Amino acid sequence: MSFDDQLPPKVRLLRAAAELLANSEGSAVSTRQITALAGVTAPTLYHHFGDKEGLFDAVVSAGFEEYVAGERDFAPSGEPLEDVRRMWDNHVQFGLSQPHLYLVMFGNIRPESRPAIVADAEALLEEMLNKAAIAGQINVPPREAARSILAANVGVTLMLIAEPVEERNLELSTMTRDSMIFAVSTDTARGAAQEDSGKSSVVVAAIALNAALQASHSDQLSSSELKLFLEWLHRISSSS
Amino acid sequence: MSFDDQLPPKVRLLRAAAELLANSEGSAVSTRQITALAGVTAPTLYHHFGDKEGLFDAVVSAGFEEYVAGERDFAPSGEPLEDVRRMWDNHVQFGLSQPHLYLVMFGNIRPESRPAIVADAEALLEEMLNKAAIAGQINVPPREAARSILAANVGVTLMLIAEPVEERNLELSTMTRDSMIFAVSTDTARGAAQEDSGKSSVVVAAIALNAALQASHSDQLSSSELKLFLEWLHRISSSS
DNA sequence: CACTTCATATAGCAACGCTATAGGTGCTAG
DNA sequence: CTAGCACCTATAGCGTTGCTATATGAAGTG
Repeated sequence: MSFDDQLPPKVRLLRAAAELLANSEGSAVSTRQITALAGVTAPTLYHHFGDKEGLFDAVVSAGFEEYVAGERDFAPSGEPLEDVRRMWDNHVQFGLSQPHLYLVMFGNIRPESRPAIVADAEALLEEMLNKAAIAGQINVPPREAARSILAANVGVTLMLIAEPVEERNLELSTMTRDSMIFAVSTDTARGAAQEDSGKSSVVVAAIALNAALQASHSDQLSSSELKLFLEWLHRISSSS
Repeated sequence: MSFDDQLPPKVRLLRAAAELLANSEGSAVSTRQITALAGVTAPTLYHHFGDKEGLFDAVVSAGFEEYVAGERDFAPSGEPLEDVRRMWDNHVQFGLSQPHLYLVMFGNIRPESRPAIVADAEALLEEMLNKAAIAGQINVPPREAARSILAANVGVTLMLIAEPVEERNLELSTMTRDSMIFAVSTDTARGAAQEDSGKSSVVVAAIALNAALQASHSDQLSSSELKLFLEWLHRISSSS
């Protein structure tokens, strides 16, 4: 079950750590597991990497290359904010596909000690947002926007990782993503501001919904469903 | 340096753990430190709390009371979204004032294991957003909005905790906060990125009606009718 | 009193991250 | 060729971690 003995121990350690981080489900990854899989003993690890975190940092560097490659590889679409959207999605995807590695990179939080990779990810985002800024598409300095978006991005990814796989709903990601991007963008084209928002009630809302439904012929319900729905709506809205 | 011997060991353990979590800088908190400070031995801890995490959960419950008290204590301003803003700030403040406790509550992330408190915090937020929905002030279902906002809130707080104290810039928080709230709210000239204005008003109205119905337990429909009605409403409001 | 139940202590296990020390290996200098 | 010198790795074990099998005490109940 050990690794190719041809390779130098340093490489074997890196690969073993990466594999264990990628595959271990739930429980933590110990140095003993790593050294056993790499076919070396403890001092070898500490000789090359100083300590456990040093090894993980090295693994992360490799993983980060992959991450960055993902972030950079798609050709710029000419629409910087669209690229930011894709960077967000790539970030989430990376976190969900390699949760343990992601947790080492972004989830290992202690007071006043910032994972090195955060700064890099921030820089990548900022770079892209800078293009958006040049194009006059954002209304916030790129650096602040990058920090803000990254914080939300990490928060969403961590929350998704913490959820049971079958419950993971990527809509949380897309919704938060679009909220953040929308908020920093200067694109003011937005329809349908609600005028009477002040004192809405069941009745007002029902009336509004009723009118809107009849106007737009929503296709979310079948015609018979819609008929019954509208009847109930009428009962509610005419009740008080 | 031990605790008041009058108190029952269970309480002494809780206080010791809370104190160590609050004061320990950087390093982790061990069961031996806790039991030593509480003046008991290991089995006592495991008898009362099952395991270390059980003890921490209990501490967190107490800390959560404090957190919730902070979240609830300010009188409703009549402006739900303003209250959401204050809940956000209170959340960040709590995290920065008790970083270790916060990290146990929100930062202890492992795949597929969600800290219990997240659901509670989500419910608190959702409750407030429900009021906003009734007032027709948001264009997203309250539950989804709550999850999204909470994810961003946690992400921001974690990022601030990870930063050196002197670099912590609360503007990251306020900016992200306002971005998120702005994006889900309807009351601005800019509003959400809905393409079709007609459909958008359907959505807003449906969300408002849905929230209002659940709040007021309308008796205009029988329970079975209401159930079906709400299901249809959900179908409409969750379609974008 | 006998008996059960709860709560705490003694002692120790297995696993953890890590290291002092020593031995082996391959290189270069004399 | 050999001596010396880095460099690398293994043996063995330290101190600490979370946790527990077992035993003992206290407190209530018949």
